[in-house]
Amino acid sequence: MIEVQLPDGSVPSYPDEATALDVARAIGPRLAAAVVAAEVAGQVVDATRTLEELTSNRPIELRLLTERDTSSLGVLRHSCAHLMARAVMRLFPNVSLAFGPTLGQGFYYDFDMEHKLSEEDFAAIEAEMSRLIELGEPFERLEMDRQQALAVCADLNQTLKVEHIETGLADHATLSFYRQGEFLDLCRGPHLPDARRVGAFKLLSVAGSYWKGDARNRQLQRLYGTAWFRRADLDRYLKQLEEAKRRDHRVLGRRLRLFEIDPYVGSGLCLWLPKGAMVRSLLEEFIKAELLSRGYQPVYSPHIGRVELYETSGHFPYYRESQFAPVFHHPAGQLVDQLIQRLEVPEAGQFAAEDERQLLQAATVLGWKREECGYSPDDPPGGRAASLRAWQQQQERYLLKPMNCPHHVQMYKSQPRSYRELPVRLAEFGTVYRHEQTGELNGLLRVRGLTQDDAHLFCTPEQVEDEFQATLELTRFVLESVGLTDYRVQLSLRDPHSDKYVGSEENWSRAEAALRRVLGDSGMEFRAVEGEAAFYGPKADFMVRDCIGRQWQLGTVQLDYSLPERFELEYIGADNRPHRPVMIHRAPFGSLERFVGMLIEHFAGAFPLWLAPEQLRVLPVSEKTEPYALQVAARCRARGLRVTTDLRSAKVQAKIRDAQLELIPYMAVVGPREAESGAVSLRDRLEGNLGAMSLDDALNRLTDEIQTRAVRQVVTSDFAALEEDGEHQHEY
RNA sequence: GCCAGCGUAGCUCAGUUGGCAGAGCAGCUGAUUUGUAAUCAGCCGGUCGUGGGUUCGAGUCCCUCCGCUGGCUCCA
Repeated sequence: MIEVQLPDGSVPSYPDEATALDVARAIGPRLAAAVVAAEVAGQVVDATRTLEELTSNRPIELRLLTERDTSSLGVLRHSCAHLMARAVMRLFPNVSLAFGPTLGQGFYYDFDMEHKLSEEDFAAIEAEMSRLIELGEPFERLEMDRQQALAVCADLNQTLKVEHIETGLADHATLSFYRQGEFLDLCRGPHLPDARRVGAFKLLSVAGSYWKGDARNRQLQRLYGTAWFRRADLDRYLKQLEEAKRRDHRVLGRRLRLFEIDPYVGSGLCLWLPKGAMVRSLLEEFIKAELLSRGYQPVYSPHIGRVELYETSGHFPYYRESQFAPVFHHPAGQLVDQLIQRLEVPEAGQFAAEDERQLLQAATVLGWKREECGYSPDDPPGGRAASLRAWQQQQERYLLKPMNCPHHVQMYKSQPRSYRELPVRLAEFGTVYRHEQTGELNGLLRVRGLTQDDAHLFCTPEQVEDEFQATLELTRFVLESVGLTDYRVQLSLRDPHSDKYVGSEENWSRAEAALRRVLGDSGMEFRAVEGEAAFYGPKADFMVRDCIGRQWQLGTVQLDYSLPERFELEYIGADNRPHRPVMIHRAPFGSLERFVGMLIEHFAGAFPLWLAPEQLRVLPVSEKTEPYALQVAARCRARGLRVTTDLRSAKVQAKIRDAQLELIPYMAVVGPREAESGAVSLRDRLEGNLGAMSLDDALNRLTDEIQTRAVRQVVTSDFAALEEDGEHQHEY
């Protein structure tokens, strides 16, 4: 007999081979029918496994998981992923299975197969899955040693699984499989007792993915789906997806005339139309006032800089792929640059001597002169590259700036610095350009020209923690001012197994410890993630939840001991000797493009009054009241309101409808009655008609709302509570 | 950059087996003078993303490029 400790404190005994399901049956048939999985000693496991094998703890701590436990959803979804894979294998030939983990709200499975999946296949796959659910076969767990496992996978022609066992699971002595009818899959589990427990599911989309997430590997097809215990939950989730779609900033941005991304101008290049520009400039003014009150000094720098600047900073070589190509003043500059790159990485382009000769000839036509350069065809490739590089460095080469920091660094260096003036805080809404991959561009959220709310703090090592702390506070204040109260921080640390980082081990450890300490003291929720740091230092990334529970990564604070080294920054300390300052890069809202894009979705286009591009629209009932409407508008404008008039010869109903659809916060309906008494009939977009009031009362109401930066229009979704972090649970 | 899907009027979308390119909204003009979510009529508006091919004939079928969407990869 084994003793089992239940959450209510009781410790009943069961036969040695008892499973969680047996325990449930002993308690009652209703519970047995409701059990989805079990938690044994803190681990979620199949309800059908023998408890005695699962832990050496005695008594065995057991919690029976039902639909009400959140971890049950993960089990359900993973089982549903198996059903989907099984259905796909029944419908299409030669399917190789890759991975099929769960996601925050659903699951996916990656397949390598000949048939190109499209949404047209969904109905058939879903129908097959429904049949499998109807069958209600159990998920049966099998364990075998490596040799058996490899033989089984090879036998099933599951080459990707074989590869995974050989590489990814090299240190596993035994492996588990789950069988359901003819379907057998290498899988860690756990799974539902049987397929009938899948209450509701839906396939959502199909997309490409790479085997093991590596772009050099073969491309797989990924099917996404979601699953729930109850139909009503699925419907609620689908409604949530609809809601997110309704808020799409690209759609709203067009409809509300906020911004335009015109392919003729260039993909990823945003045109801020007057209304969007108004929102942006209001935010900029607001942030700028905060910065000034916190000791920042505004600066401006140009949009391009010499390549040498970014060679020194390290950005140019490190991010060459994602920058716009350098601008060469010399006509042959581009050619010589190509030549250097091919000489330095000859295997990349199968570079033949004849190619080199022709390129040089072309460069000569364009004005390059061998005698200016010391180039000799008899030198080894490295030597030839070096002499060409020496020539190149005498030319003017510019880069569209990918970062603001080198400019700010040169500002710091433009005069000798004393410890007394530190910290120096240089702030700029700096526009930078990055050649993001085409597939990555997305409305305002991912663009090629973006304006960071950037600043660089130059401080003594002792000041780092205070400055970081102050940045956290600034971010907190501004986020809350726009109604974003749900946020946390991701502490991004280096990957200890990678060599892509610059700077000393000691500096990294110091920087990581400092960030961790301040975050710990701040009381803010934070999570440390390895491998997410910038190449020059650790960072704290701000993650914000919007009103429907979606998480957005906005700004960042980064510690940097590296650039001060590279640029040999100094300040004179109290000891009258030079010291090296520490730099903090910070853009707490990231880019204005992304921030405004997120705000559009958060507010569903209905900005709070203080940010609304058009705050009030005056609607005369007929042309007879036009003069009074203009008078009202003029007085509002004099009080600083952003106001327009709708003088069309339309019925007031039509004018109201249009203003409502344009999400104008307030309307002032004026007719002969109002004109006579100097009143307006105020209409609130949310509340409807507020009735007639004096113009002064209306103005006071609006200016109060503006001054308090009231946020009235955010809908809070009851769904947000259900949302989990989309963290991958990688089942094998 | 990769995989898949898509590209028809300013916007949202119809367009049959290849056979005269359409609707609603917006815009313009006129009528109407309106009281809290759409007044009526007329008009304008298209190299069917681009270039090529198949065909007597291509919005429709094939190829190329460009762009967009969903993912993947990347993200200073």
